[in-house]
Amino acid sequence: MKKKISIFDIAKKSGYSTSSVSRAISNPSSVSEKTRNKILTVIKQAGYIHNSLAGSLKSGKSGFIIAIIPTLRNSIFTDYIRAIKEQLRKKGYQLLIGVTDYSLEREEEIIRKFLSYRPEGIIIVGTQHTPYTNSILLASKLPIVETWNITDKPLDVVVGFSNFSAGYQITDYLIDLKYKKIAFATPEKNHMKIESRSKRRLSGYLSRIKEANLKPIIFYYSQPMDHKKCGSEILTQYKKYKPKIDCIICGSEVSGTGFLSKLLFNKFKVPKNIGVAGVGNAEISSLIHPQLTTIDFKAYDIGMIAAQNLIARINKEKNKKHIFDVGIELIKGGSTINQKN
Amino acid sequence: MKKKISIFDIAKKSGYSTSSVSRAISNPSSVSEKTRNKILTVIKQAGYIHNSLAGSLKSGKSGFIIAIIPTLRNSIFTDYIRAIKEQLRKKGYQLLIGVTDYSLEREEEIIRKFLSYRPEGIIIVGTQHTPYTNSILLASKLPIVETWNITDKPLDVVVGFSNFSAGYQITDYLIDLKYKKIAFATPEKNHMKIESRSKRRLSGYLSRIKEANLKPIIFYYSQPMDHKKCGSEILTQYKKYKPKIDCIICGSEVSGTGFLSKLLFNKFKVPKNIGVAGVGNAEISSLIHPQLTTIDFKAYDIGMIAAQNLIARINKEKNKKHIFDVGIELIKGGSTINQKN
DNA sequence: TTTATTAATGTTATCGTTATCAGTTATATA
DNA sequence: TATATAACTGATAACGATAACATTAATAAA
Repeated sequence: MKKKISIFDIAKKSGYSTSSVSRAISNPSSVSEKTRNKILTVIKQAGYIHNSLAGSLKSGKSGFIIAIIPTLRNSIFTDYIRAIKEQLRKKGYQLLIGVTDYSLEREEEIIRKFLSYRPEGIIIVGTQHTPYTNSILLASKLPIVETWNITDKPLDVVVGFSNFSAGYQITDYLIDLKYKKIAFATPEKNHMKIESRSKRRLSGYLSRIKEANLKPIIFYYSQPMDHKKCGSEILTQYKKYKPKIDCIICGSEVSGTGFLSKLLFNKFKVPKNIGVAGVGNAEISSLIHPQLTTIDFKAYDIGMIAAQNLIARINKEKNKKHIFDVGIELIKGGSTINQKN
Repeated sequence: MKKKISIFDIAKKSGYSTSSVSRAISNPSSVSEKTRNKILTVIKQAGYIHNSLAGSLKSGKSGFIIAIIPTLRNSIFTDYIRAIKEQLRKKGYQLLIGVTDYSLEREEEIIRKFLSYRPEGIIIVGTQHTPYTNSILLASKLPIVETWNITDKPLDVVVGFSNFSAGYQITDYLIDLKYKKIAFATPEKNHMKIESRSKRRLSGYLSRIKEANLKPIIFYYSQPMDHKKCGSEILTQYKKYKPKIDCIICGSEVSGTGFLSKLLFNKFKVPKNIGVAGVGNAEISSLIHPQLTTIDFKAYDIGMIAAQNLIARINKEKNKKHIFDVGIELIKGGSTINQKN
């Protein structure tokens, strides 16, 4: 069994002290060129690999950032993670990703575990946490960026958009298109984190519907993660409902594409017989023909801004702004009529 | 500034030694129930959070596993990661994810960096690496599982499927359906890692075409990551090609769904005017109407088996099997005719 | 030339755990 | 009861780096 090579061995072989070796690795400009070259050569030929665990322990800087997301099964979150990763990479941070499956208890468990890696910052989807999660987050004194939906009182910083506006705007657009019987499909109550965001979207819908003196119609689905199941559940309710519905807004990107797909496979004419809209945009929404009318959340932007902000806070750059609204964008697809008659 | 709480403080407050505290945390059954309860209570009320960096340094077990994937922009790899994460979570390992963007140089860089976290194992997509990557992987003496495409001589273990078979089988199916002019779309040469896998798929196609005495027709695309660009590029070549082509096999899931989508948006009748097939299956392939005829790679299974195997090797369970072929599955979609006339 | 200043290096203690070994107490066996 | 064995617990020395301070060499200023 070959003994592991440490900074000490490199020091001996190169004729320098461990300090110089350490410096040559983590702050190359602080040693002379000659020294640096010599040390780096020895390192290479010895096959030495730096031990970040030891380094982080002593320096108190782990270089870890933790990101908590609800699921990997949605491109919206992988876009978001991709943006975060790109920003962190530039600055040499390493991302630890936790997946909660939309469970606040799981979130708590993950955060507790991840805190043991002494991260330097936290980016988390959602603004709703268990009391214990809130307390350990606060106690950790770490820079925290909450994301996705804007709240008035973030733990520290929040980057996101208004789910209420999303619901409101899509409804507004459909009313503008002269749809009269507009239903809204939303997840059942037992999906906590989803619920909080969905509830706001629903409120936006209800608010606009009320302003227009239309009748609110609400459908529910129980499998918010599964395109096809969502689609089937909504289809069933749509077929049962009398008088006939004009247009259905699906409360998420998954349900929107799932329902649209389901309709097409069942030979419904979209948008001729029925209009479909979503709230949330994934790549898939624009590949299905007709393209889904929906609201784009700019997942990538949220991730990017969140990461940039987190890094700024780690570097103690004071920024009084705590709420970043990246806005939303209406995507006018072919899944709804496009002439205003 | 409040000083950080260490195991030492817990020892003092609870009246036990640091050893007992450490044991109560990482091997609870090794202390008496009374001791354990007392210590755990003190830990909780003091808000102490274990420092894994220090623990890992001393114990030599970091609990980290590294996974290297080409991209996050493809649900096939996020399914794979999800499977890995689920397995690792059960055993208390933590995943570090590296994204190469299909660059072997980037892969090398990531591995070097990640090795500094002293991972206990490595799961990597692909069997083709730079010489330096190969050498550090081997020198690390870590359990390594390569995945995705089967090779005869893995570094250690490989879990995947035969890309040749994938190309062969899809071609075989189309020939069976009586298609006569079957083209194959493949990425341009400048995509190294993709190329190696795509090349094998192409070989499978060529092999079966030759057996059937048909004429091979090859199309190229330059943006293998982008559904729409792939789709456009293939469409252009298809429209130009004379005599008219029967059916096009797109060499990846991205190009397959991208091209199918492009055709639909351009009012082509699929499969009436033109058949489309893919190699690789993502959720999206089954949401587009008609559904894409393609080959499913069982990404989730690959991840699961790879992780299980890695864990077994970390635990020194000897297993003589080094090559795991999870197979592939033909998905008969509506994007190709389905009567054999 | 002498002194002041800066750059480059070295020495040492320490980060917060856990492994190892030693000691103690409890339990089982003869 | 005496002894062997098992179950706990404790003291101490690492793990492998870096921060802080001390020292020396190189350069600039007087």
